[in-house]
Amino acid sequence: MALINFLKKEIVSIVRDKFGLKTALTQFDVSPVPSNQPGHIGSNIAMYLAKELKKPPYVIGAEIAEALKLKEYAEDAVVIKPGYTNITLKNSYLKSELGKLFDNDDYFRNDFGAGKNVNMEFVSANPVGPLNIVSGRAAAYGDTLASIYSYSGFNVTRETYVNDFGRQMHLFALSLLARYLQLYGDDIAIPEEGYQGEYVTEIAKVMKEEKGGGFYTKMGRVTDLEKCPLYGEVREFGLKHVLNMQKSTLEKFGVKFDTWFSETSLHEKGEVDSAFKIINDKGLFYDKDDAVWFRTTDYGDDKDRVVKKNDGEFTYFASDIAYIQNKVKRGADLVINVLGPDHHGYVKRLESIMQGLGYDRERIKVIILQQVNLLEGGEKMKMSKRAGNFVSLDELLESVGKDAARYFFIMRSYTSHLDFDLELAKEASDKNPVFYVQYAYARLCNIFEKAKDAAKPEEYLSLESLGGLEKEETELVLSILTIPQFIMESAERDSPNWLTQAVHTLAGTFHTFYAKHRVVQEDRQAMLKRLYILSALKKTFEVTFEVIGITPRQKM
RNA sequence: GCGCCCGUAGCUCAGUGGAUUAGAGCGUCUGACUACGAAUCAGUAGGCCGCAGGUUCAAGUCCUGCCGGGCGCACCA
Repeated sequence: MALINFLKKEIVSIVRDKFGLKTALTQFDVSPVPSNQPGHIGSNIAMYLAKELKKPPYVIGAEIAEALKLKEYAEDAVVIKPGYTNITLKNSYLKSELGKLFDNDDYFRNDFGAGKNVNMEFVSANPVGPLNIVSGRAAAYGDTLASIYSYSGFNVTRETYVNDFGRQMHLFALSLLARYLQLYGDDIAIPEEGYQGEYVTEIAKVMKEEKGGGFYTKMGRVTDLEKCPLYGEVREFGLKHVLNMQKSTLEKFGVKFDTWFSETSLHEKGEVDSAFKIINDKGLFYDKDDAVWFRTTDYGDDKDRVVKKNDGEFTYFASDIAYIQNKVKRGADLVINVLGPDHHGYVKRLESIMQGLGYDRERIKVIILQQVNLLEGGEKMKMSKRAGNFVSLDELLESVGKDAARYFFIMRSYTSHLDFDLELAKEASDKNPVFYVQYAYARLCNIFEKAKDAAKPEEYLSLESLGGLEKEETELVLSILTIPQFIMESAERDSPNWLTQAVHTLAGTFHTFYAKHRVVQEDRQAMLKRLYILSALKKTFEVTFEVIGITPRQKM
């Protein structure tokens, strides 16, 4: 168990012994103390107990400090101002904690998720073109959150939904067909609402290449795109091609989905009908104006929603009912949807589905990412996929690289708008904080390179005692040991940025240490001690980099 | 009009179930490479935390109202 969690439990047990409280006691804080205060780790527990115990926090804090002092891991414990209980840990204890994180990743894991299965859906773009920067935010956020959940005791499935059923797919297929015919000189236009982007022609060229001349001949003379006899094959080709493009982009971005789930498959397998039956049996459907409506207002939505249009077609919302049912049937204890800002009206609808199907509302969590604004020359760009003037994720990756792009996307809170300055990103300079963190790692690796001849890993890793610790060393050790807590809190808050901040702080603590103390040096004891601490730091960087999806570079 | 999000340093943003002196990056100014990488470090300046009430021993954080900005309110996806 990691440091903070352990101390939390210790404090709870002390409180139980001393004051005999039965309440849960989970909401108090245990965290590193500000550097200008005495002690290593502090707690505000006394403030929480003050009301219930009817005693001043300072008095309660003092009693807890007395009890903490007696613990074998404590060097000292004091009470501060309003009632903080600050504990100073023994160096021997810090050393043994560091020792725990070498073998595997367990020290960085926590059991917040208690083994629950989570279906985490993100990106879910229409399969009608290359992924853009907006999907980039979703990809970086969703993938990182999935990692954080994995480290927090959840069993996570990364999933993306392929909207291959509706009108957009149809329009795209028609556009592709038109471009294809144009390559043969046919005078036929893209549908009015079709996709104008250059990439459609590119795909048409590939199709022409792969399908060969016979395909065009077989088509006959097409005057109406809708009536083309080979429409199905064109659509199929376009879909596959676009999905492959998206997959390869995501791969470059370090994102790999476990499942690409097809909307069409829900209809083909009759899952829409069976899910409908459940809702219908509960009397949640009704007919009005020749359409079928879902009474989502029963669950707090501001209006009821159509599931089947008056022309007999299902809506997108109808697929969603089957999709959520499908996810639950596949074993999801928790369904998470990461959506863009234009979907916030969807939250209540999705919750309604979950409840309408007979499950708890808490079984679904909808996370709305706020908007990404692209800035070029300080001006906001308006993007539209149909107009074809969007910036693709591929372009972004080419100009700034995976690490900077991912880091930039997740370092902001998901509730905040994100301004993406293209020129700044293209500079790839130290204005991007990812370099700060990666530089720390490269520097660290360099030390080990220098130390290679002076000391063997067997020697410093089997160190018995750290001896005395300088201020900067202590801070570095504490910064390392609290990372697991940040991983857990990132999961609790669905906030990867909580973790990037912690990593940034960790890097900063290391840089400060580095500037003040030499590692490879004559004082052998000091060197071994520092190599020991830095080994723990190296491991910590590697694990956190893995979680946030950036590359640990030995050289930059 | 209704709903979601945002308003914190010059700019871009963090800020945890209220709590130790509100933080970081960029930009400003001043210092530090003949020692493990100066993509770094040390220091400096810069804040009525949008406004007004309320709750509390304690509010950037919770409640109410207002002001400003973004986005959404389809038998589109």
